[in-house]
Amino acid sequence: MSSTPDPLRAQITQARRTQILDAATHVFAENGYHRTKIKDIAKAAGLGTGTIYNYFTNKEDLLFGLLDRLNETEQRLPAFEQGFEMGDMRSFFGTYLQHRFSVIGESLDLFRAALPEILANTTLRTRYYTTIIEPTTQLGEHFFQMLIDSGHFRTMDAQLSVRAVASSVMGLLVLYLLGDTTIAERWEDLPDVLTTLFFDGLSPDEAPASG
Amino acid sequence: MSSTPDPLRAQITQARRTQILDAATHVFAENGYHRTKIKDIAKAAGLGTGTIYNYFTNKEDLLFGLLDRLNETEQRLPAFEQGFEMGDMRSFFGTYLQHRFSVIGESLDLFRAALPEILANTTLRTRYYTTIIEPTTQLGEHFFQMLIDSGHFRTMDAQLSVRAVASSVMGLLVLYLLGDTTIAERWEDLPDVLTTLFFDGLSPDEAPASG
Amino acid sequence: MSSTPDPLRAQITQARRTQILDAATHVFAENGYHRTKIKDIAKAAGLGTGTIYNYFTNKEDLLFGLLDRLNETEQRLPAFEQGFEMGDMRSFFGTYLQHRFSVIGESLDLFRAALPEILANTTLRTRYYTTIIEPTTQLGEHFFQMLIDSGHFRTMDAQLSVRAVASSVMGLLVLYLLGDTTIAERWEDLPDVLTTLFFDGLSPDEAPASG
Amino acid sequence: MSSTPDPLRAQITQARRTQILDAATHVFAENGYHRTKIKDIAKAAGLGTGTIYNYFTNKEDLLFGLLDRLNETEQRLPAFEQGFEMGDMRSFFGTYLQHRFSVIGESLDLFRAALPEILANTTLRTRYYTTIIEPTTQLGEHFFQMLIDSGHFRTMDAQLSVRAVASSVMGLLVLYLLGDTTIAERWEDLPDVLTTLFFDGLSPDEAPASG
DNA sequence: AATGAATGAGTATTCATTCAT
DNA sequence: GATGAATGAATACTCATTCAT
Repeated sequence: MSSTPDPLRAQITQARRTQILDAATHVFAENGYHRTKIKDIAKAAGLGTGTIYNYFTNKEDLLFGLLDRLNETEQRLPAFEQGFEMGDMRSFFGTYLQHRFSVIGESLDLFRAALPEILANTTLRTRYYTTIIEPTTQLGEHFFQMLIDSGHFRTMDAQLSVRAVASSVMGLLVLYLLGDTTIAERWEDLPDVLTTLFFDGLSPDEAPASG
Repeated sequence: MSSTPDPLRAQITQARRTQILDAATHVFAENGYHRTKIKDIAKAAGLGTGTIYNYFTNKEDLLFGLLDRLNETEQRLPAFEQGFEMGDMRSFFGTYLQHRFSVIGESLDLFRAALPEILANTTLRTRYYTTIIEPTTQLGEHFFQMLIDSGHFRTMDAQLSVRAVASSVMGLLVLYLLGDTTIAERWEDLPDVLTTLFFDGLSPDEAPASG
Repeated sequence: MSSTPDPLRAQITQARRTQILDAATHVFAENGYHRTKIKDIAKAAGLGTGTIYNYFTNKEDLLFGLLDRLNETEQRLPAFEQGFEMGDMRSFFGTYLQHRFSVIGESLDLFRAALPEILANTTLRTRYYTTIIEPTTQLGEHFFQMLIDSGHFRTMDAQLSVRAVASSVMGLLVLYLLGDTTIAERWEDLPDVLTTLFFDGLSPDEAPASG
Repeated sequence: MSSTPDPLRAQITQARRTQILDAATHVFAENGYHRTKIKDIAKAAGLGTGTIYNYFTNKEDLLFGLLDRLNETEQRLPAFEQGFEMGDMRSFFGTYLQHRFSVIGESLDLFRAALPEILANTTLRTRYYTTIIEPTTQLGEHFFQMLIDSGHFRTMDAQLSVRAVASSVMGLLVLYLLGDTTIAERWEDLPDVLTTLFFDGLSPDEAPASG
């Protein structure tokens, strides 16, 4: 009967999925994955229980849906290459971090909902690592190596250094999620703090890195 | 009947608790908290199901037991004051990180088992933050402030800086748990990398990062 | 609005019912009543889910529809009286069985679909027994009694004998449905075998079974 | 710890299984397999819901348990060979049928519970056919062939004849289950009726089979 | 203290049925 | 009439916890 691709129908379906994922993000973030019942999500989405299953195979599939959103979020990151052309690494680094902290800040609920399960669930963990962490890390490695080779960065282990820098962001997110109020209140100050730390170092100016 | 303190009995009890926590750590790390059944833990401990309940009130109490172990682990950290007397901040920092990475490395199973639930469970999270994160952070703050005031560290925001530094460790742990093989294979190289980053910075010496 | 009888409309409706029952017979026979979803039947009929409900009140009503078909099938049986006039009981019996086996053979899917539920569902069972089994059995009883009284059949218990004969057919059907391949492959030979058994007996002619 | 085979424990387990199967037979026979909830069976057995699952993997496994009982029941059948030695086929046949009808009569609830599902469920059907019907049929075939070869039975198709005879029993059981009150009330008269039919035939004595 | 059989509250998932389009 | 998205009642099954032995 309906052999038309029917873009309208597809759009409605997509809207429902979004509606459900919004509700799920909220409820998962509030109570955690396991304490959340499908009924809760349905109620939060203003839908019947069964309707959820018209759009997601099962509860775990909902989590995958959240992961995909994290993925999309990360896609919005600016390419590293832009920075390379800028020449001024310090200010690029600062801008880049500002962007990242801003994006992460918007998705805190998403992280609070998904991260515990990502850590606990092997399938989810592998998927998250492969689709998000690994590509980003590799991109970062190349970028660091490029900067080292071109003399913009000091000679160092690119693989580990890029992970250390990335980890400081991840770690601050985790500390936030663990309930650190200082980090929560001063989230937008952190990019500058990190920039200072990584470019100026802990030591005062008469020491190595000059101001 | 016997109201005697009976230190032997207490020791046996403690040994059983340790035996059970060892098993729990292993099985939780393997399958995650929720996928693990009390029966699994009992089997891994070579005990009957009911016996677990003679030593732990319920499943969640087992998690608290794991937390207490993390706590004990952290207690073994060297006092910051020692470093202050050393004078050479860079080498103290390196030594301190080496110790921390070593301790964390030994407790990876413990973290893998407990962290997801710490993030997901409000009670656990609060307890972990209050008993471990917060005291350590405050100690670190004081230490940083002391170093700043004494001119050993540059003038900066002690509260945020100490969190940034601590976060880089926490973040590397999380990246490890997420499955990053590079970090796993070169775990013992990380203290040096972090020390270099935080003391020498990203920029090369002859071309100091301009302000 | 339109209170006209409208025979055309009625005919279309009847056609749709038939179309749906055909699909239902097939799918029920394939997967059994409970494993079959209305959606499956709709798909098999090339219709939408909701459409089924325009022609049948509910899923059970579909089964009743199948029963009615069995009923119609049985109505096509030749009247017993014809045989009585024939005089030759043996050949009438053979012809009658041939007809029955042929009719049953055509409706195997129908039986496979309906019989399990007829046995399991009291309402269905009563209806099947009352509308099909009982009338047929009573007709058979009268016929047997008539033949006994007229000396065509030996003196025997008509009630039980007619049930025994009818049961052999029913039993062969059940054995077929249970998966007996011999019966399946040689279905059309069975009328003769039964005729021989019931008229010539198991014992050889020259050595009649002694009482 | 307990490396003993522990026959007592095994006996208790077996008793519980029997207790549950008794309850299941009853409740399934009453309401049919699908309308019966595990809770119903548990209640009928005087146990908790979960206890059922300590003895049977799932609801279907309970049905298999019932099948095994049918199997055991059938095992109690006397060997055909005994009859062969008796010489008098007619009386052996009568005795054999009496035994079968008696055994079946005792297990009517079992059949009422299991037969609909055996017919509807492919796995169950195959298992029932392979373990019960097929071996019995083959044994019967050999026996019939033996009797034919030895002149005790007339020359006929052993494969089909034995199925026809067996079917008459199966068919009477089905007719019983369908609600035929005559068969129910006169169940114990049926062996004689069948014996007369199969040995003396329908026709009066001046016809083929002599009395 | 140790055990493991018994328990039943708790929940993800299914699917017959409805009804707005 | 036809449709299929939405619905929510219904239920098999799990597993933390208890307790008699």
